Amino acid sequence: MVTIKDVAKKAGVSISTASLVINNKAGVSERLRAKVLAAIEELDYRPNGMARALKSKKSKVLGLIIPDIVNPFFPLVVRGVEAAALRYGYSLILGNTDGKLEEEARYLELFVEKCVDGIIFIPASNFKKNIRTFLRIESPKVVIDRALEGTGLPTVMTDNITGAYLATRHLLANGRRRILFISGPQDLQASQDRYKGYKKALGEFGLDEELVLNGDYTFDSGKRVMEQALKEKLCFDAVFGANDLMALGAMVVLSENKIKIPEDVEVVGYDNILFSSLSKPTLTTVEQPAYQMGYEATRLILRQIYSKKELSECKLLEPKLIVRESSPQQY
Amino acid sequence: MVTIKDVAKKAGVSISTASLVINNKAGVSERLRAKVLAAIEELDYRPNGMARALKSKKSKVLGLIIPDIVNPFFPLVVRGVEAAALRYGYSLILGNTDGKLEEEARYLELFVEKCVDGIIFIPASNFKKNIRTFLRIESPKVVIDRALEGTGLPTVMTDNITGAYLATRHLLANGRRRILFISGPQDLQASQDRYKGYKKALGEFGLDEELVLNGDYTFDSGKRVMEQALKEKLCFDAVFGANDLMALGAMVVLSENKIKIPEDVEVVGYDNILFSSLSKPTLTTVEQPAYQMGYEATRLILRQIYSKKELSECKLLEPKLIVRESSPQQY
DNA sequence: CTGAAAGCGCTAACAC
DNA sequence: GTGTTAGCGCTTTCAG
Repeated sequence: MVTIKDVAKKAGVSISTASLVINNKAGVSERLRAKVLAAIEELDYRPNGMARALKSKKSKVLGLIIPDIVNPFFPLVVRGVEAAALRYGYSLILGNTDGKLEEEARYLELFVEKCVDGIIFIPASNFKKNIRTFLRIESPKVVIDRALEGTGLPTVMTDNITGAYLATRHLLANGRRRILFISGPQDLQASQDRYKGYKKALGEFGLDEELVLNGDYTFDSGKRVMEQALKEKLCFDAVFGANDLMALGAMVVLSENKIKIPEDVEVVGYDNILFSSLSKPTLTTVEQPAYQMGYEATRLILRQIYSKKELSECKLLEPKLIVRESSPQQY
Repeated sequence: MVTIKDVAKKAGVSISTASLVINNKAGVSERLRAKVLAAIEELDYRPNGMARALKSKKSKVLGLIIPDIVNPFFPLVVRGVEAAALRYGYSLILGNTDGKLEEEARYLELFVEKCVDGIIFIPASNFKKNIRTFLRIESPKVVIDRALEGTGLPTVMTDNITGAYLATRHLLANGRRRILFISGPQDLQASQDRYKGYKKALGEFGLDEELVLNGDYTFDSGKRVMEQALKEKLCFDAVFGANDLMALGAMVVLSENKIKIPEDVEVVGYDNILFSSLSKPTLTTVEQPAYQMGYEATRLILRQIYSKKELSECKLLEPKLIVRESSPQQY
């Protein structure tokens, strides 16, 4: 391994002069600078990030925890985070938890050991213990997508109540009255908010009978829930899935059972993943700007790192209804 | 920040005793061990990974470069890599390049600075400069999915020739004779192999006229290529996309133009991403065990780390044809 | 401008 | 068994 010492020796200067050149700082004569640069080139020197981090107490690494990398919504978020991070010279340790709380806890610990300069957290649930662990960590923090009530943590999210309201109102305006809501994990604020939006729209149409089944945001849970609904002979003329994956899962089961979409049952999802525009019929959905959410979250982290202040900003992005074949507009 | 020094002081022992306890090593009396453990608990001490890495020259971090996190094939690979990594106490720095060579180069450099203990690389192309940079890096290396001819690098991949051969033969056995092949980036070994498999099958059926258009593995390129094919009034009765995303893109355009699948044109993809089983019609495809590939690659890396030897093993996994509605079996 | 030297938190000889 | 100490590679005072 080539160290700064080797560079200094080769260039015939002291270590500190070499350091100044390496870090592009002023106070070195052109002559020596050139010599050092030449030595670096010749030896193919790369500064040792570990040593730098140890000394400067800045690792230039960010930690990102996501619940499910297989859900196409999250890769987009990751891409946004990464783009912003790389741009500002940070790299990313990825922690995919597959929704498991132990893994989540483990990554949180790991991030502390790895001395990440900031953590972007998309919790898999509202599990108090992990949230508490997270709060205790001193590095800058941002939460994406899931409001952690009352923590004052900087957050980037869309207005889930409005999004779900838009979706439900659309179905109601289409004349549907028995709307089955497939919820996400119940303890997530985002899930609760989408439920609230659903209820709010029902309320406006004078409906108070709700129709709710619980999923967990996976494709399989969407299928499972729909199979259950059919077996129980639930009566419904529309389905609103709390995310596209579940809505897509429900659609598959519906089709298998020769139930026509949208004639017999209209379907709406949430997220606008690529495949919601590819299914047959294409899926009406509520768009969330995933890439942008990741990007903004990272900027929020970076701002905290640079300002050395904890922010408690909440960046609320607007969801947008995208009407497609699974529930064509009738009004 | 709590350091080992604080722990030692609190426990009333020396630093080295504390270190022994922290690292779970023998040679400490039960009495002192308990004291140290108590101190750790009380102070909520976490070892500083930077310092450890600097001293031990092991960062316990792996670097992973993927070309496109939005292609659902890669999240599965990532998940496999991550599962294996976490299991053995490693974390993962993710580098998504969006197919850009500069980003690829940047991540390679970054990994060296970050002192990753190993690199798993899925190159976006056969770009020599980056490959050379990669080869120069001293850490253990593994390549996934893309054979780098003649480098002797340990590799995990499926047999792309066979996979493509299987797909093409299936279409031929179904009676199709004018099969349009939508290739991946031409300079990728994997792409070339899939092309070879396509040619091989054609050859066996005494066909030598090929029908090839170039895509870049993205959904949009699949659409673009198919639009072009239709505009040029190309005559074909089947499409074989070098990955599912492009095949799906082609299907969308086909449908838009009222061309019936599979009646008018049969379609086959490659990868078996989740959504190939959700499209209408569902997409025949060649399965690649993405998760397993990631997992195996990580194990290969880990073995190199532990054995301190460079391996040059090539783990070849078998692809499998999955026949679905877009080209139902007729033979 | 340039160089000597202290020390970041930790591990691992090496003494006792 | 336990403690002392020398670095790992780097940045950063502080003298000169």
